Amino acid sequence: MGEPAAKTANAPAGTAADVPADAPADAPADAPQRGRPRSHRAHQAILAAASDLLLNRGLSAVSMDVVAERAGVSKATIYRWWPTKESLALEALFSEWSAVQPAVRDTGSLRDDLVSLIRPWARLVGSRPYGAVIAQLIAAAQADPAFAAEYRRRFVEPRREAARAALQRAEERGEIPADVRIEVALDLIYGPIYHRLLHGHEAVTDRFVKEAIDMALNGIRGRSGPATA
Amino acid sequence: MGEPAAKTANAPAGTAADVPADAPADAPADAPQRGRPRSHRAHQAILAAASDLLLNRGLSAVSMDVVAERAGVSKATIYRWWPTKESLALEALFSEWSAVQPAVRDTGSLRDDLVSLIRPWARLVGSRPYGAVIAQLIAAAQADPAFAAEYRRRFVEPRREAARAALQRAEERGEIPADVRIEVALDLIYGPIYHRLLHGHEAVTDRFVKEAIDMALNGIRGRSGPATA
DNA sequence: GCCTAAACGAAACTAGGCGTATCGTTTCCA
DNA sequence: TGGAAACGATACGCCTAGTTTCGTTTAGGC
Repeated sequence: MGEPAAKTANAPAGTAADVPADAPADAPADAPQRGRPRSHRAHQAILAAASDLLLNRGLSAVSMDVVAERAGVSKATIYRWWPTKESLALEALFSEWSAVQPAVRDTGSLRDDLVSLIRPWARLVGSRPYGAVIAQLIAAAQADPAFAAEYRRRFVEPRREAARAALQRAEERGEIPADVRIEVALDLIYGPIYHRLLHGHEAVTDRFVKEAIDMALNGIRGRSGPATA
Repeated sequence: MGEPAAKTANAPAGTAADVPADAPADAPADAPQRGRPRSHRAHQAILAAASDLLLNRGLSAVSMDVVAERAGVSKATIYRWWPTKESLALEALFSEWSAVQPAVRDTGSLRDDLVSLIRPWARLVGSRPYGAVIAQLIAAAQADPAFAAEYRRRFVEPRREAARAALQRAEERGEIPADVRIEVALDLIYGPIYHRLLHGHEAVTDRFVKEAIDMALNGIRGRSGPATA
């Protein structure tokens, strides 16, 4: 059990897609199954238990002992699928967020693109203590660069990518200047929301989201921007 | 020892100013000292050890056992001054940041006010792994509302207060509209920097800080803003 | 000098939790 | 049936935050 990913033919879900891998990772696709098959039931039960604990009580409540007990599995089973507690938590959070993927809508207006992209997400993260969860995952990321990269790959970059595309479309439409620093603009759009989410000095309300987006858009457009729709 | 703050006449430094309290907290100012006096040497040694560990290796390296050993004190002594490991770390970080307090300068120009306020701070937080430290403290704050409030009181609110004052001066000068949502503007100014600091997707460079401030200012001014100085 | 009080360092202790190891059982294929 | 891989149950090792105990130290008052 010393090195699950190296010893087992089936890679843990954390390194594969959301669906547990059935076929041996390094074997031909038609190779016969060797040994007992992995249990999807166990996999789902573990994720469900972890999600419940994570979102209702925070990362510190996601104790591997407690998850194992609630899921009706052994700890060794958990470690066959996920290398660390944090990667399990990351997967659990991601499965919750999958329901609200970045909506890629081309409304013809940058403001509407961004509002339709960001408001559902802001509502989601404001609906439960996601701020706390994210803070705890970000903290865990500080000690593990690979985990940090995975966190960004799953949670940060997809949202930036969608907003980046919206900004590029707006640039092509002449709605924003051609020399806008896109990456800075993305920070201006997402930064305020994350700031409130993580520091908790004020609430992330619908009103705040709209105001922050409008203010950020004013800044992105500069003085050569078109009139507000 | 069960409840240091309640049992000892001298309040721990965490609840007082930076200077250790010598006089009994609840006794008249001229009441005679009872018992052995607290050791300033121990207090400083603890803070120094904690700071060193925190800033060079992160919060997880601030083990109370290790701090005690390095400071040449017992763990019980640490707990006489600070109720938890996190509060010690918070104090350690604050003592580091004391060197760069928000510079309240009235330059007559909002942009210059903000740049002079934010650039030294951004340089400081970018100079060492403060992002990691902050992330870890924010995570700790999720489980302890009192700690979260203290964190905000010491690290977030003073900087916002200084920028708030600059914005209000600018409003009086007619440099920004009178109806600007100041708290949203503050999020627009600080949010992007914190975003990069905590998520690490991009670096917090001098150039970034200036561009982010300029872009935020454009947004704050809206279309009725005056020309850039 | 003695008494009382409070703080000290040294050391032991408790409890929780991450991650590992072991073993008998189960589920597959050849 | 044999071999392989996964399973659950259980025990284990280690680490660390926080607590407790005890003899010693440092003060003021009498």
